[in-house]
Amino acid sequence: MMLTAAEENYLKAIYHLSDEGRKSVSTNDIAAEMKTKPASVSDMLRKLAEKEVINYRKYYGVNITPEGKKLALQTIRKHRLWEVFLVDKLNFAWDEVHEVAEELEHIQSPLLIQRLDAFLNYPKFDPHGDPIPDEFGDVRARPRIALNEMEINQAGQIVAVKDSSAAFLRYMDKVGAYIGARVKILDKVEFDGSVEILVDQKKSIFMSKDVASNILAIQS
Amino acid sequence: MMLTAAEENYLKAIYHLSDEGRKSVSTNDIAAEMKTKPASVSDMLRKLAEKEVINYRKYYGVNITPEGKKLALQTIRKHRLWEVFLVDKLNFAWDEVHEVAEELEHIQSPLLIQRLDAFLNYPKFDPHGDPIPDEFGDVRARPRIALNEMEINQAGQIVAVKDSSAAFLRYMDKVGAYIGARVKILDKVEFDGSVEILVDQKKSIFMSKDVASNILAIQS
DNA sequence: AAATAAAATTAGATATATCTAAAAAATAAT
DNA sequence: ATTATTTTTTAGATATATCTAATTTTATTT
Ligand SMILES: [Mn+2]
Ligand SMILES: [Mn+2]
Ligand SMILES: [Mn+2]
Ligand SMILES: [Mn+2]
Repeated sequence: MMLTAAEENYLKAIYHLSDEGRKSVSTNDIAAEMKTKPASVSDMLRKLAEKEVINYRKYYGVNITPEGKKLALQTIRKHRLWEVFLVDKLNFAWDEVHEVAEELEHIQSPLLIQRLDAFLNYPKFDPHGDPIPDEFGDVRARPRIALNEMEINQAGQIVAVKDSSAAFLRYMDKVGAYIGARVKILDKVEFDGSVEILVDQKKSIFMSKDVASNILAIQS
Repeated sequence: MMLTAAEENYLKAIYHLSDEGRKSVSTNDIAAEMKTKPASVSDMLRKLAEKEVINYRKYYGVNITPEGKKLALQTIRKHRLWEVFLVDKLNFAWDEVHEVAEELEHIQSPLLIQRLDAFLNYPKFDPHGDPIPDEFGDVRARPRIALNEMEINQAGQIVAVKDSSAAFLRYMDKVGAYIGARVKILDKVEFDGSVEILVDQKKSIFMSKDVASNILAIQS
């Protein structure tokens, strides 16, 4: 099975939306995610259904097939490996890698990815803490909790961000929150859900519920 | 100026053909180089002329403009830097890099190329001995001579191959000829132009005129 | 159950990139 | 100088990917 770059992008979007627990994914959701128009999505869904990477019932949304999931995970694997390369080897900041990886993920060469993986020493997570699927599409998910859902006095370690937008990542940099940082919940404001966090046993930072919900940690 | 991947490929082909000394480049030559049909070339020439990267007089072939040359050299720079990356960092063989570099060269990110160049330690030549243009499109050419044009008993060092096809490169590997090898012309057969070469002061190899003409050396 | 609103699809355009077959122009041969 | 050959261009198709506007279908209100 051979997909075009556009098809890979759509399939990845459908995979990500499916992964959020929805039973089926709507045309409008895909259009929003892809920043295209619903009419374009309808056209693409017909093509993806023909290639049997999604199940598509007109007017009722789509589900990704096992074959489609495998292909989506292959693209995601490439995307995340390239992100690791850009950060670890080319000294990109973690808020500068997404757009470039969005292009690099479409390069067609199994050998390239196999060698890149080895060169990077088989990384398990990308710079945003997202897991890198193995070559068979297997992802080992860690149990993660958003900071706003942790209890007061509970400690943990930041392992990922839910929002990988440059704006959010730069905010993280600004307040000194980073993947790997040890955190402890100092206070939770009941009124608006904002939280106060102790980072690395020395720095205290306030953040809104919205921000806290986009920072994921493992509890310790 | 923003070119599509296809436009970049055509422009590169036109640059390479121009570089062989022709005053102007013909539609058929471009079609042969690009492995497309002359009809497709005509279409593309109109577009490239509109973008002012070539001068095009219908039925009389094309010349690349200074702006076009600059853009072609930028693509060539990217192609060759990626080839160095693949060989030096990912342990690709020199006959395995061309196809992948042909895709990678179209990734649009000035920062990526700047960082890649630094990461590779500002290489001046690609794995086939071809010079890597600097970011302004300047290429410093070395005087090179094909092995079949050297005199008997003359010594030199292989610095590049004219033919970078996988088949030719594998032949080079097979007979033990490589970029950097010290060579001396032992004999030249007048009848068919074939030559006998001493490699690294120990190994003698015979090669046809055709092969010898595709191996470039600097004389010492 | 009708009417209204929202969501999704289709119809018809535009843009890119390619092809085959036919026509036109330039070049070579008689 | 015609004629023949080669080269190049144009005309008309096909395929991908996107859009706007119109239509159809589903979902929500009254
Ligand atoms: Mn992409
Ligand atoms: Mn990421
Ligand atoms: Mn290319
Ligand atoms: Mn090369």
